[in-house]
Amino acid sequence: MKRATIEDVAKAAGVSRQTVSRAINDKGEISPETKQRVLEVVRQLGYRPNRLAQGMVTQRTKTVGLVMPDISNLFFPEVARGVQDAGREYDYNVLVCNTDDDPREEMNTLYSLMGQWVDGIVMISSSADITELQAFCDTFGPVVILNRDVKHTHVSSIMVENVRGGFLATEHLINLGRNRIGMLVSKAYKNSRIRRVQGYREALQEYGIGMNDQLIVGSEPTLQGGYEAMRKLLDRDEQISAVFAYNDLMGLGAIRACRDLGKNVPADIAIIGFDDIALAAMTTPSLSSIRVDKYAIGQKAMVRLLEMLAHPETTFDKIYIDVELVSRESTVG
Amino acid sequence: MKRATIEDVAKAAGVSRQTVSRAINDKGEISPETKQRVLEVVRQLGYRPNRLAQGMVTQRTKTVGLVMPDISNLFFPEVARGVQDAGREYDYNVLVCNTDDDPREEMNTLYSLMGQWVDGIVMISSSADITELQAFCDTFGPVVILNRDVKHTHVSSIMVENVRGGFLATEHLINLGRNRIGMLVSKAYKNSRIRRVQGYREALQEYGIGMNDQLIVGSEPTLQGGYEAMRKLLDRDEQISAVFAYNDLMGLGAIRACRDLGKNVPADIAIIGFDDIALAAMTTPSLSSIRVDKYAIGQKAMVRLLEMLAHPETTFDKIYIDVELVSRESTVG
DNA sequence: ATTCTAGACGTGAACGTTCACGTGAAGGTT
DNA sequence: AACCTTCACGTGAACGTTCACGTCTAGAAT
Repeated sequence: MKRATIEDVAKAAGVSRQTVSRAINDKGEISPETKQRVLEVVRQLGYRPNRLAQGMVTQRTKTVGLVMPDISNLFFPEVARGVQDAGREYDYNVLVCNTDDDPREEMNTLYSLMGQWVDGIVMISSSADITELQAFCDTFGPVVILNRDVKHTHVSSIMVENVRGGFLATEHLINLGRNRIGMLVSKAYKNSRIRRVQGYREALQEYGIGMNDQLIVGSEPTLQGGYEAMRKLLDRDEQISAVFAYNDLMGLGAIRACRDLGKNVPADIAIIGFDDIALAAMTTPSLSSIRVDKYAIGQKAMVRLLEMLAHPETTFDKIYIDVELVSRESTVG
Repeated sequence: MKRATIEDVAKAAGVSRQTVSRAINDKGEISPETKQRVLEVVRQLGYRPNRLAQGMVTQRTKTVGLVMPDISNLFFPEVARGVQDAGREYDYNVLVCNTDDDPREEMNTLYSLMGQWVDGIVMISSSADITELQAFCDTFGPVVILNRDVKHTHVSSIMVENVRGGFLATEHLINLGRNRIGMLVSKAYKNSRIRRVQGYREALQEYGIGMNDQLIVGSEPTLQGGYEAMRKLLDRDEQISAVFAYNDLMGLGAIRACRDLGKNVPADIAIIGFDDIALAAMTTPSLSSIRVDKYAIGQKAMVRLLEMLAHPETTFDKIYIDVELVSRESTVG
């Protein structure tokens, strides 16, 4: 029942701890025969090094934290998978934490992870205060953060090309001949919201379509929120002919609202979302969207984190995640 | 930059380590004034106990492992969230691992987690060999496992009522007046598959409908797999009037196949899935299904794990997760 | 005056590793 | 023969906690 320690192995093999350590870690001088013998004993006793003890002395736990709003939200599981897969190659484990987009919870989680002695943290979509984040990083090691620009020696950023995505989405609607284009956004402040709206604005401007802030309506970034926002938008302007939704859930909610109000999608109103979650391709009508490679976000974030771990003194450039227009039935029926 | 240790706090407060420990853990004799003073120093230095060191001596890490096929699969994120939420109440962290349903990978992960000194493990949908599992449990602490019946002192089971679910689904189809009912199943051996098929059989028998193994066709438990299985089924029997799919993805794939083959759902063929993933409600036609409370699975599993941790000698009963019929457009259009 | 008790606090060991040394033997060089 | 080098391996300390004791003081009881 009790686990074998390195000492047990040493005794059984008639050598010292250090020799066992050399055998399993493949470093230091050791004769092939002893190594063989030790490894055999290791196998027999089913010995596995205790990571806690290793961590104590090396100050490395081979564990990283992943902080995200909600793993059960459609966007994040793929990101998580990317992080985990990249970590596994280097024998890293991932501690997954949900914060429900609550700034207080985010900071708590960060400090809790620090107490866990994780080697680094991947942080997704932070609503936490930037100053608090900076303060945290002062006492903690490498952090990779999504869509935020934290000026700090050991913070690295992954940026989704939200502006470009917003531009592409809006341009797509314009190219369909629509010129009364509304936007549904998340109520909560988010960097990604700001950027997507910016892309929307730039596209309207570039194509000489007048802006009207009345056509931007905020709500929860959910199915329900999209539904309500769409109704509100139609209240404000019955003649709307296209809608760009902050994310796919809002887009789908908007489609539903249109259906309930007797508007045909895309004939009367074209709708495009953002993120291209799996759902988008499977509904009727399927939802046009801006594809974001969620797996790549996680994977690249983790790779970057490992790089930072390996080269503590280096500063790294931002990583940009490309986006791509995916047109489906909700715009080109 | 360097983290404060208990020793640092002790020095700064002019007391011993032990007294600091008493102050933060609220146990042992300590005068209110000293406690106050120590806690103040703790706050000033931003001291947080090192969990590794704690783990070394207490043999508890307040970390559990969650082993599942794929976090980016639609079923599992909610389970994970349940586990995490239940754990957080007791300050437990969760290490999430994916195995892609590969038995070798599952065993590797288990042993790796053991090396991490997790206090316990929640394991979902194991395809691992039962004997190997038993062997693992011989040297490891508490494990909670989904849908498997491992006879072992420190293994506890959570069982989804798959038989009942299979029965309900099939009965529902029968009640619609259909009597040529096929089933699409996952090719891979799974306990849940066996049980759902059993429920299907029991329902047919109870309602006096003859069985025909030709009407059970296997494929991958995915959208694509469901699509292919449905075509195969129609090849075998053109007159099929209802289909029970092993899970929702297969069900949705089947709907798509019907559409491509000019069959109307549900007029020509009624289709029901299993699991009731979020997707099921959002497609057109929406998919009838057997609802499984995925969050509850995770939450109850974790609670049970904590109970096992608290009472190592006790043996616990199985926990059953109820299922419920949800009828939507794919059966009652 | 002596002993006892309880409260408040300190000390050494232990948890299982790894790191920086230390040691001893074999063989080569001068 | 005396010395050096290399190889193979061992030893003590350290990582930061907690646990089981030990110690000291003040006051009460005898």
